[in-house]
Amino acid sequence: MRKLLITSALPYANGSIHLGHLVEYIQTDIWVRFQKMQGHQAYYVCADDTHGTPIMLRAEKEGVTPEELIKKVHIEHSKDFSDFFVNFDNFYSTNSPENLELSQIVYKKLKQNNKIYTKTIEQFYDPAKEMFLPDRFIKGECPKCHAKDQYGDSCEVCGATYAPTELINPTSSVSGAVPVRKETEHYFFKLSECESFLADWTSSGTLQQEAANKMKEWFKSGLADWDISRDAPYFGFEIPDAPGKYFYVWLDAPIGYMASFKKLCEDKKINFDEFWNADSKTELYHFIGKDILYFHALFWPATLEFSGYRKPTKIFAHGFLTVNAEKMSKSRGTFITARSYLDHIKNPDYLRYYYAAKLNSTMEDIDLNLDDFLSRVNSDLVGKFINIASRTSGFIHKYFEGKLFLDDSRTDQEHISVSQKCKDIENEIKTCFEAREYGRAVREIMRVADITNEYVNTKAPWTLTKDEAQHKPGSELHIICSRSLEAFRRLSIYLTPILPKLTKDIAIFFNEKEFASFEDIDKKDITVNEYQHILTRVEKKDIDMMIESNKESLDKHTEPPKKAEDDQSTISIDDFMKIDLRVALIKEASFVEGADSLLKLTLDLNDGRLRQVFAGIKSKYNPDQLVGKLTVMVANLKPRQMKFGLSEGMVLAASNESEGPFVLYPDQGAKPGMRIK
RNA sequence: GGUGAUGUAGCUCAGCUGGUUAGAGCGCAGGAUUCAUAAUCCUGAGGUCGAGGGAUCGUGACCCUCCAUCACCA
Repeated sequence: MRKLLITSALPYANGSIHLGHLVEYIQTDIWVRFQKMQGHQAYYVCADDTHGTPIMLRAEKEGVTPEELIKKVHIEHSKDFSDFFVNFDNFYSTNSPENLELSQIVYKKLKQNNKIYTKTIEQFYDPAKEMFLPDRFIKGECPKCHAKDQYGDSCEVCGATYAPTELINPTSSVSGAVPVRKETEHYFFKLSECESFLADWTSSGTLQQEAANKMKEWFKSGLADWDISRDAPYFGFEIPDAPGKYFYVWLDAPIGYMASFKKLCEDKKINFDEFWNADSKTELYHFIGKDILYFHALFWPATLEFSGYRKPTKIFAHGFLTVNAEKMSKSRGTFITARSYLDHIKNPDYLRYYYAAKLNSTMEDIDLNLDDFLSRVNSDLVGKFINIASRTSGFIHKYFEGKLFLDDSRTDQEHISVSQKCKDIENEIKTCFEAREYGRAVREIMRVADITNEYVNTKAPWTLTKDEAQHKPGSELHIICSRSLEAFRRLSIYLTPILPKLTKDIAIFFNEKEFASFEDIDKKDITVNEYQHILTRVEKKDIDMMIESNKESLDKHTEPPKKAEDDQSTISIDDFMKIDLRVALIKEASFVEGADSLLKLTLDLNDGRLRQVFAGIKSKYNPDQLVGKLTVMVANLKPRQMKFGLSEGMVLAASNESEGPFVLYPDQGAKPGMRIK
């Protein structure tokens, strides 16, 4: 039996959990559930990351103490996770006595090993607020491109990176005061001395290949020592024997993994040292986003090595989530919180399934395409998977008192082969889960679900029911339905790490409490209850409403103007002028064979050539009402290859959810080719 | 700007260390079927595998250049 300790990155206690976070928690949770089902001793711990300047300032703004703020957020986060069936053994907080103690122990060991020194540095200081300012809290004019209102570390307009001291006309975004430069003593960790250790460690199979490559890049530029202290006022842990100095949040955050586990050990009487001593034989895995690789693959193993603890067995980095192929955006309504998903879509297993179907072991980004989500969940899960139970269990219940007939000695090979195909993929499925190739596992499972549906179709059990002889146990009818339900049960067990809620309901349908392990997968004595729908389809309107309500929430509690770069509710005149709108004459219009909603239009802009455009207006217009009319088109839209041909632009039409489309016609006097501005 | 990735059918993605006519699911078209929440099954149409060079007997897969997209930059 393996002993594993598994973590997901600590969510910052400054905001809500959103669908991007959930990629990681769902990915990790699936892996942990899989390990537990295999009978290994696996613990999954996490915690809120509670320290740092942003938390301190936000608490102040809300008129509460930081402790009150993080307590409130902790309740919210805990609920979000448990509602998504992310099953932590302990979800703790970095602001805990265990973490304080461990942080101090780690720090003292590093000091004993001569890895800590102090140095006086110069930093920006807010004289009004009487605090040193992190780079993100200083704004000013970019020294390279002179864009206004840029952060202290980099320019979002030209992409330049620089020191905050290079900013022109810097101001503090905390108080608005002009920051002054001030000397202060800081504590540093000698990361530069850890280079050879880290070069070995990162290239010894602890990281994915892509991540190891990334590390080499950092080694090339040389490792700089790491500033681990911050000045008061700061919400965090005070450094021992250094009044007014606090641990930088990234020092105590990963130690929070240990602390959360320590608390679990106290509650469950687990041997903490067995997992954390330098010579530990247990396994330690961190699931993280690729953005925090630097902290987990460099700082963290180095701090562990030089404070006498074990290092991670492996670090699993994943990519980011995009929604409809774009970065999540509040203005587009795709910045979707966990809570908003639950309010509208309700069933978390849909998202778990979709993510699993797309996840692999690389650091590639994954895209939540909402149309794809809808069709994939509905056709895979409802159409083919659940359908197996829905179409055959009625017979079993009606004629055979719910009992399956699985006697191999009395059954033809032809029937047994369906069971066999399910069994054949078991090892591969397990290999895929272990290797975090969930997408491949899902494909295999669905392939066998297809085979099962084919089997039922070919055998057509419903044609047998008229024959009384078929109502006896062991009949052809009985065998067909039993074999397909056995397959269904087996596939359900494979899917359990991914779909805990759904498969629990399925277990109950099979008169079992849950599918807790792979051990009873070969069960022969199987009975079913009367089938009731255990899964409903995702509705397009629920997705639309989720998007819509996320847009609204932006309008309601308008964020401070510093979020302006996120907010695309206004555009400049230049942005508008990029769109070349023209009056166009509809020369020809025709139906498109095979298309439900499209009409093919030939448009004349009086520029010596004709353009072909496909417009989704068939529901409201006949070709002959359009020919000869003037309308408005986007003339510089990138041509798009559609199934029916090339579309070289777009015709404008108005619509809402229930009405439309209504094509736009210009007023009298407008001529083909005129620019609209 | 630097670095890392990605670019395969309308959409979402497989294609292992290069080897016969490039695959799946969804969608679409035609048919079958009615046990099942119109679900399922069969058949079919759809791709000069981002572009251009090169190495190879041979490449979607290797090398170079370019283009596009994305991410990261402590």
